[in-house]
Amino acid sequence: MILEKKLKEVLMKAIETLGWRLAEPTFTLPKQKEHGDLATNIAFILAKQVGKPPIAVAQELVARIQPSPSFLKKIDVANPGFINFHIHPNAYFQLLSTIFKQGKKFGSQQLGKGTKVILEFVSANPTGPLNVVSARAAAVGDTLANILEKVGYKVHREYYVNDVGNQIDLFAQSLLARHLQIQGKEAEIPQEGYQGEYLKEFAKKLPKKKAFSAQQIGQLGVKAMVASQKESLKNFGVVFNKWFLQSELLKKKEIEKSLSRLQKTGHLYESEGAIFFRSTTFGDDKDRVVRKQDGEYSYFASDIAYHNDKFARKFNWVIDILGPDHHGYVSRTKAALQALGYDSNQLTVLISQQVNLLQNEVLVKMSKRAGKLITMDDLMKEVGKDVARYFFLMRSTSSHLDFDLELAKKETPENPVFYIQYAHARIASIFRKALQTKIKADFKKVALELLNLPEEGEIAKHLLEFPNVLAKTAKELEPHHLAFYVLELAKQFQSYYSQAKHDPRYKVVDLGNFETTNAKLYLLKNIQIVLQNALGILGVSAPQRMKKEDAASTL
RNA sequence: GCGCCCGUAGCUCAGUGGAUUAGAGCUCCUGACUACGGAUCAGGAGGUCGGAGGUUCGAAUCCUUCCGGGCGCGCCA
Repeated sequence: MILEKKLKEVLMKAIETLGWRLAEPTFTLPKQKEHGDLATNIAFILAKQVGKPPIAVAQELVARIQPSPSFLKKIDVANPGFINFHIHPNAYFQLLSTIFKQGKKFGSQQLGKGTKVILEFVSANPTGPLNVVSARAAAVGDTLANILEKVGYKVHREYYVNDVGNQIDLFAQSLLARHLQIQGKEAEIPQEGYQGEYLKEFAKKLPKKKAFSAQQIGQLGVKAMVASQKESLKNFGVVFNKWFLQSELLKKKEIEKSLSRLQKTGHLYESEGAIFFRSTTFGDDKDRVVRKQDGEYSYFASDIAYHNDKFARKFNWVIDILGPDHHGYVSRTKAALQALGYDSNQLTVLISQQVNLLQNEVLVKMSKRAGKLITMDDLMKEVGKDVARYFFLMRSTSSHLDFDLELAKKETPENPVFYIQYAHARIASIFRKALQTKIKADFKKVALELLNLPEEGEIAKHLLEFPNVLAKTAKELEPHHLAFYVLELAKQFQSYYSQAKHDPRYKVVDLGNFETTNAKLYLLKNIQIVLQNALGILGVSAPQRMKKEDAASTL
């Protein structure tokens, strides 16, 4: 925030005046009100250098802060050495104009400086519908992409389609078996094949008489699965820039090219009829096969080629979001990149952890083999896009997630999505009310001094934190910070608003007092802007009114 | 056995660039509101931050080790 920046300058100047070695102060938002609005631990950092206890350092520093910036109400030094700054609420209210003026753009930053990022996520096999783990990865990946774009990166969203290999062969054979069965012929799904109902459904749609080869029918199947995954993701608000086919790498001989580069630099060797990549050179547990005994390339070989391709496309930063079962690939992929001469630090791998669906506090068991699995489409039908996305985003990505289906369906404040959306709808409702009462808000001139309730200052302060939250979320690649932030904002508003019931000063629309009404509406407008921006990034809608069954009939 | 994730209130989880009295929601208890600007708000109870060592003036946060839970360890993808 801008106030932090100014405080930092003031402090650095004070440090300089005292002849101390420069250190950059950082600020925290104190939990306790008595500790002011911003606090710094700079005195602790300087203590060693100066050779005095932190409390003394703090006192000396504070004495040198002059002239004290006008937005400061008070500076305290607290044991054992904190400097607590109390900021004049009016400073916050004045800064609201940045939110109002920037509108949808509020929160945008240039941290990324236009760096090209490729974000690969979901990348599930095209052998069936997407499950809830993919859904989580989709929510996380898409939101991270939104955030990175917001803070100044140029983001490319990509889905890698494993459309060749063993699994695809099994898939093809399974589909062919279903096709034959439908025509009353003897056919069995292979041992490790795909048993799911969806293959039956798809097989029914195929021309009956036709005699397909496994390869032909497999291609049709893959095409259909990709199309259906694309559709599911679109309904979830996720659209990719590119669906990258593994088969393309084969066609273009990309695997051969990558491997021959590794060959030339001596990173490959042959053993027992297979070709290995010596990944242990770069810290992997064991060397990995790139060409199998049967002469086929391993999955890993194409993954090397794929990552090589990403770097060749001049992305400065490559982010992969993998499922929990793929974490073993991190070290070998990084090893391969190093062997190819790239900086493996330009690859960031995030693991999107598993999802436990809970129904009545009982884990919903899923078994792929028995064909009993809950798909992403099922989940969306059950709880809706908004709730699903938010629930996936409210936990840190690396943590296992308990998804409470009961809670997800509730339309009560216990459900955070409902609560947040209701805050937004409530503000919209207040504006409708204001219009009805013929109050015409004028935000060109707002009497900020009429915003004088403590909660109003707190809200303004929190609104102005939004860019910081985005920056933190982008830096840590952890969307849950944003999910928590927006929930907190909704809480603040709901609490503030409710006080009107027993305290008339909290009433927003007051016919007898246009100036106050106008100022409060202005604050509300800014809350609404931030709610919309935050929800937009999360991929959750910000409704103008909450729909309820009995209200629907009036339309 | 090795690797990754996790262990914070009864439950689900924030907080882990060390720092002022460890936070929130749910549950439980108490109290306000009788409202279409609706489908709430306020307060209270509740924690040896898995255990033990260590670094530090100061550790939920960093290091070591142990315990517990989940997942993964194919020439499948």
